[in-house]
Amino acid sequence: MSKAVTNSVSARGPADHEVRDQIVVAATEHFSRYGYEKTTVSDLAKAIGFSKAYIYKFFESKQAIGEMICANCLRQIEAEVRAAVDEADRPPEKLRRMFKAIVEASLRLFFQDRKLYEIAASAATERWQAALAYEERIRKLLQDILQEGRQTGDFERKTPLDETVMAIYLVMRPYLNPLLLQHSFDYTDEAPAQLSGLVLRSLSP
Amino acid sequence: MSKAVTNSVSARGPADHEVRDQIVVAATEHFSRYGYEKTTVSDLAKAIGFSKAYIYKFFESKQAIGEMICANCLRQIEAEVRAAVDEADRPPEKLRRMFKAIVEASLRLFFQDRKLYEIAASAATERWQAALAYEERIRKLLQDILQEGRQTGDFERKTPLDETVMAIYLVMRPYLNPLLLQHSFDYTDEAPAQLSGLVLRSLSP
DNA sequence: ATGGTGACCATAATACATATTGGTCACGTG
DNA sequence: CACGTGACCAATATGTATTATGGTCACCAT
Repeated sequence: MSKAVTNSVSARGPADHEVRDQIVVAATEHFSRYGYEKTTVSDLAKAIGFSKAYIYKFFESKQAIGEMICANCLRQIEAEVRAAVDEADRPPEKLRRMFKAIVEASLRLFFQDRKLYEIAASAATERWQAALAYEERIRKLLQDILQEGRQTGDFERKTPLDETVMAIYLVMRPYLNPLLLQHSFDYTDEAPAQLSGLVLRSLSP
Repeated sequence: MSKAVTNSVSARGPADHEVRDQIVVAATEHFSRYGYEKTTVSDLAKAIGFSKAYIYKFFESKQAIGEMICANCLRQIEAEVRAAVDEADRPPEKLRRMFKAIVEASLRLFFQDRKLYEIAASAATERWQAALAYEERIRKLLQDILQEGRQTGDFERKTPLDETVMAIYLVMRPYLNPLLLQHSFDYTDEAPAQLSGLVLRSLSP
C-alpha cells in the first residue's frame, strides 16, 4: 500500500529509515481503527516496540504523523480521480468523470473510513500542508483538462484560463473539501451531473 | 423593526398578542447580545416581567423562539437581496447583484451579529423550518430571474428550467448557507464575480 | 374563558480535582 | 556516531458531584 513519500514539513531525523515506515504503518492502522484523538503516541510506540521518545526522532509532532497519513489518504483519492479522468479521451467527458470521481471517492472515505475522514476534515479546517497540496494538485488537474479542451476546440478560449479554473474549482469545492462535503450529502446524487452540465455549458465555444 | 409574522410551527396559544411580541423583542435583544445558549428562558421571562411558565403559553419550546428570531433575521437578508436585485433591470445583472448581495448580507450577519449568525448556523445544521423556508424563497427568486431572462431572450431556453435553477442554486449554496459560508471566507471577495461570470456564460443562448 | 404562577422533575451544563498525554532532554550503549 | 530510553513537565482530557435549565402541571384570580 503506502509508499509514503517523504514530506518536507512532517519529517525529522533520518529520511529513509525502516522505523519511519513502521510508524506510518502503525499509525495508519491505529488512526483508522480508533481515530486520531483516541490514539496516543505511546500506543504507536508500543505497537512498533519502541519508546515514545524514539518516535519523536522521526516526526516532530503527533500532528506531523497525522499529516503523513492524511497525505497518503488524499493522494489515494487523487489517484482514483486521475484514473477516472484518464478513462475518457475527450475533455468534456474528462471533466464529467472528474466531478463524479471526486464525489464518489470522498463519499467512500466518509462512509468506509470515517476515522480517516475525520483527519482529512481537521486537515482542511486547520489548513495542513497535506490538504493545501491536495487542493493544489486537483486544481492543476482541472487546469490541464481545460487547457487540453481549449486546444481541441471543445472549450471556449475567450475567458482567461485562470479565471475559468478558479470558478470551476469553486463549483467543485463543496464536494472536494471534506468539511464542506458533510453539509452537502443531500445533493451528492444530483450535484455531479447537474454541475458538470452547467460547467460544460459555460465552457461551450 | 420586527413585524414578526406568525409562524405555523413555533406558535402556540393566542396568535396575536402583545406578550408574544414582547417575548420576540426580548429574545432578539438577549440572543443577539448574549447568544442563544447563554440566554435562559427565565432571562426572557424576567425581561418582560412575567414568569417562565407564561412564556410557554406562547411558544412550545425555546427553540421555537429561536426559530422566530432566526426567521426574522433571514427574512431581512432576503429583503436586502430582493432590493439589490430590483435595482437592476436586466436579468443578467439581476443575477450578478443577487450573488453579490447574498454574500455581502451573509458576511455582515457574521461579522456584525455573530450571535445571530450562530443561530442561523444551527438552523441550517438542524434543518429548522426557518432555514428551509429561506432556502426555498431564495430558490424561487432565482427561478423568477431565470424565467424572466428566458422571456427577454437573455438566457438560453434549451436546458430544463428546474435543472438550471438547481445547478445555480448549488453554485450559490456555499455562500448562502451560514454553515458553509464560514468555510468559504477565503473566497468571498472573488467568488461572486467569478461564479456569476461562469453562471452567465452557461446561460448564454 | 383569559391571564398568570410556584413547585416540581429529568436532563444537560458546569466546576473542579485527578489522571493522561504530547513533547523534551539528559543520559546510557554498542 | 547511530540507536534508544526513563524521568520529567506543562497542558489537556476525563470522570464525577453539583447546579442550572428546559419544560410541565395543577392551581389561583379575574
